[in-house]
Amino acid sequence: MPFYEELEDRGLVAQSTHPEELRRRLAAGRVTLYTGFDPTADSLHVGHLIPIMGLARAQRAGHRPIALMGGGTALVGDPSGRSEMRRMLTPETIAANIQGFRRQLGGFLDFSEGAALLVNNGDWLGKLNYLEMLRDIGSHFSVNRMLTAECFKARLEQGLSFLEFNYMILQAYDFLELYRVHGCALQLGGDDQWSNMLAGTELIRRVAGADAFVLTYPLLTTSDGRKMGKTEKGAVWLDANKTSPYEYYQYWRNVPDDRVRVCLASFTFLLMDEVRRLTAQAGEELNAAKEVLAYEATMLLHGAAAATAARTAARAAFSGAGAAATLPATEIAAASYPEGLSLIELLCLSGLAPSNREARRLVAGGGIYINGERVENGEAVVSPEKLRAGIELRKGKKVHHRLIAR
RNA sequence: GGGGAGAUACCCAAGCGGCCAAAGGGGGCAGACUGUAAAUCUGCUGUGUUUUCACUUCACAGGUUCGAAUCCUGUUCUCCCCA
Repeated sequence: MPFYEELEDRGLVAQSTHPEELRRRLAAGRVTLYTGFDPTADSLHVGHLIPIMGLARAQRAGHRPIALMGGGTALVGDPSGRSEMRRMLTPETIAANIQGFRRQLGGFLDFSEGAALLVNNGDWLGKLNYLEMLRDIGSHFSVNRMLTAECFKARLEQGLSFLEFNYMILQAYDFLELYRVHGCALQLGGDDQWSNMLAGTELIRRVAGADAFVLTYPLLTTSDGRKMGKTEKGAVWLDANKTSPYEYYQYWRNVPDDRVRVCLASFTFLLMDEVRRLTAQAGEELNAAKEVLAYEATMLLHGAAAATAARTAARAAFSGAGAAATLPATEIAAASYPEGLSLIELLCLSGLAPSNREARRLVAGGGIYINGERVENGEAVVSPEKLRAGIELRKGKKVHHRLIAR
């Protein structure tokens, strides 16, 4: 199925420019297309997954994807994190982040022999000369028109710095640069980027006299309208050291019923017929579909072995079959605790509670179990013998953790 | 450049000398109910192994006071109006 049709079938098209012509172009032959990523953290997270999968789908459909690293824009701060202070990252940090991104993207995209490209806008934005920029690019932008853009409307009431105002222009310039150097004709991105992306097509039309296209993905939200990809621990990372394969599996295993279909469509390569079949059932039957979602998503990121292990561990943990050796585990040195450890200490050591106080709160609330039995007294001491044998700690219904002394 | 308003915990937002670790809402966590779902109800939600006690916190640095999130001075930042 051609790329555009596939995205449509999966419900991944929020808006696009000249849909019919774009559809034709994408069906007619190889198109070079891109999505930008801001290297503001040392790992990508679940929120990046739709665009990443989008590039991967494009490549599978025979197109050439470009992953644009916003190394230049990250240097001056990220305006989208509006509530927090704009972080100004050091060049070293940004370079390291880009390396991390490249590694992670390599699992989804084939970068060999120019089948996909990874570029950094720092390479060209850093060389720009202000006066030339004003003359060649700035003259093509109407401030009046920019101000009518949806993305600035809210900011006009909250306050908008010149820097933030310029993001649209920088992003448009990126598109133009990619068009000139790589013949890139399509930008993909989240629907919140629509106006910024449109600015790029207009700039290309004015400067190069050519048509370029943009296509946006719908913003995925939870059923109550919040952004997906967050848990109590914050973002769900693609880096296995930040979010373990088991946690990653569980994240997908636990998506709300009404998101299962859209998640399968967005985050797996399963054919839509299969997705529709899996989600035809309602109620408890959907659990099977959630398992498929969790397995597929984990496999794509961490490989089949890790996905199988996560599934096995999860099934064991939730069937009450006792502590599976595959659960997330903490090892402690037996010699350091000759007296044993109190439950409170165990919770902190295992990371189930961030502080003693929080550990007490959980125990007081009846949410802590050792080997499946609720423990009411946080001061209860677990003997060194038991620790050596290994215990299964559980927080609430879903968070299982194994702790063993060596 | 001039004038005005403001900065409170994860977010929004009350408080304007003691009864403030700080109302309310959201979010989050836990309990009940369930299907590892949703909705609903309940509890908790700065830190501390002295837990009707102690310590740290209301932009930052000082000051007044027996006592400050609240008053004063300076600094930084944000917004609004005028130029």
